[in-house]
Amino acid sequence: MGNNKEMATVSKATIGRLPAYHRYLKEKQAEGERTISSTAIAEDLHLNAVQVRKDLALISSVAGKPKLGFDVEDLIADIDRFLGYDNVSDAVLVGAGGLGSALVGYGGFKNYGLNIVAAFDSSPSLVGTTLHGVHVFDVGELTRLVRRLNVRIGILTVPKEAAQGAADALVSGGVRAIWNFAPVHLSLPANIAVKNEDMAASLAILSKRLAEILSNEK
Amino acid sequence: MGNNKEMATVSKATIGRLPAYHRYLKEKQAEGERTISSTAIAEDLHLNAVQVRKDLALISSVAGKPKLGFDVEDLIADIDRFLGYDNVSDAVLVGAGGLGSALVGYGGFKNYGLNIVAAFDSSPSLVGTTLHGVHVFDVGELTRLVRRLNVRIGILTVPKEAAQGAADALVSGGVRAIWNFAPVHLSLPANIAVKNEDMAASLAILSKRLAEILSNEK
DNA sequence: TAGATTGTTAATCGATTAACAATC
DNA sequence: TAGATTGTTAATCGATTAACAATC
Repeated sequence: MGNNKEMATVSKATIGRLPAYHRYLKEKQAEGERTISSTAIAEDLHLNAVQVRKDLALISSVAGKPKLGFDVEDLIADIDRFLGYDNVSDAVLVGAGGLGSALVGYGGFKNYGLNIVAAFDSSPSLVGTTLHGVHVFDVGELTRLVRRLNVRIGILTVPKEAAQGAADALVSGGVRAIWNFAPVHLSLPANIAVKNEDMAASLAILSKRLAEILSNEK
Repeated sequence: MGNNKEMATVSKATIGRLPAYHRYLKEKQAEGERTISSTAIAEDLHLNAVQVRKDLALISSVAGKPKLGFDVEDLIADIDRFLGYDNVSDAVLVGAGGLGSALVGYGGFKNYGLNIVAAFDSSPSLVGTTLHGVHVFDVGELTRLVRRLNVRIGILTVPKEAAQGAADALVSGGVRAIWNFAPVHLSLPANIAVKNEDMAASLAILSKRLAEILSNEK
């Protein structure tokens, strides 16, 4: 039902920029701005103004006005709707160690449409405890509980040796999207969405850029 | 001195894939494999074989052999050298909260050429403590200590309100690369390398892909 | 009105993939 | 030798940027 063509037509690159626009617009709104130009957004976010206009046109229902720019409130509402920020989904987290605990503790994910309803771990010292209000279950119960809770999103923060097994357990329980923080390539069915948070890749890009900058100075 | 043309010519996309090749090759090496074909790598990592060959050609000193493939050990050494994994750099971390503590605790960064030598926080309850062997200093000492330690890389895991100030303090101390986990756009001089770890962007991409998959099933 | 800003078409840029001869 | 695999050139694909008429 309705407009789901948008999902196919909006590129990953554009989707990735939308949260930054959203944060920026919220900030401007808090400062009392009612309208904003693509030129201003582009300048502040170090983007190209045409790119900003194209991105916004893809997800927005209202057009910008020459000379005035875009209505801040409308844009925020459009991004909220497009990214599902107004429609929170449940998720479970597997691996209640340092990173997992930090993600649960962050809490801000609710603003991004994600609600962590349960955590899992294999360590007896963690099972049964509560992490920032989220109960930690034994990983043996993962598949069963995920199925019962009807959860579609799993966050993987386990050591790499445990990642594939945990991913399989999530999928068995009916999870269809996995946010993977473990440094491993997961083998999963094609109809499962996977997003790898590859810290090593980020670090590699950063350190090569640093090396380039330093070498240009000599 | 030497071959620094490589830095400019290897694309960010390629650099981002290198850590995955590295992990994969280490795994194969542990399994006793001496050689590997681009076809095999591509299949296992869900990439295109030509892309794999092009990536490897950019950073490798030794050619692959028709019928045999590439020498695993040589490739690992080449990636080690190219990404600086054999040449650890010091870094400081600002923000010793949940995420910061998790990153320090991970410890695995040393394998990726990064050594966290000090942490900073503004909370009196954290200052003076030790985080997985790393001392937590008062953020007021940040600039001075960074300068004294001659550190070039800073990791930002502070709340977003504190991010710009902390980034400025890092730069004042001589830091030239910032790995930013705070959900804000930092305004910094052009000759500072910044890598934003935008969790909201990743989550947006994942959840749109999930929505797409689910809508295709109906 | 004049000019800042929009939306769109065309040009450019960069990265991925296909095709294929060379070769171990 | 035959065939799997390489390295490279050409084609394609997708995303970014430039140019510019429309308009508030």
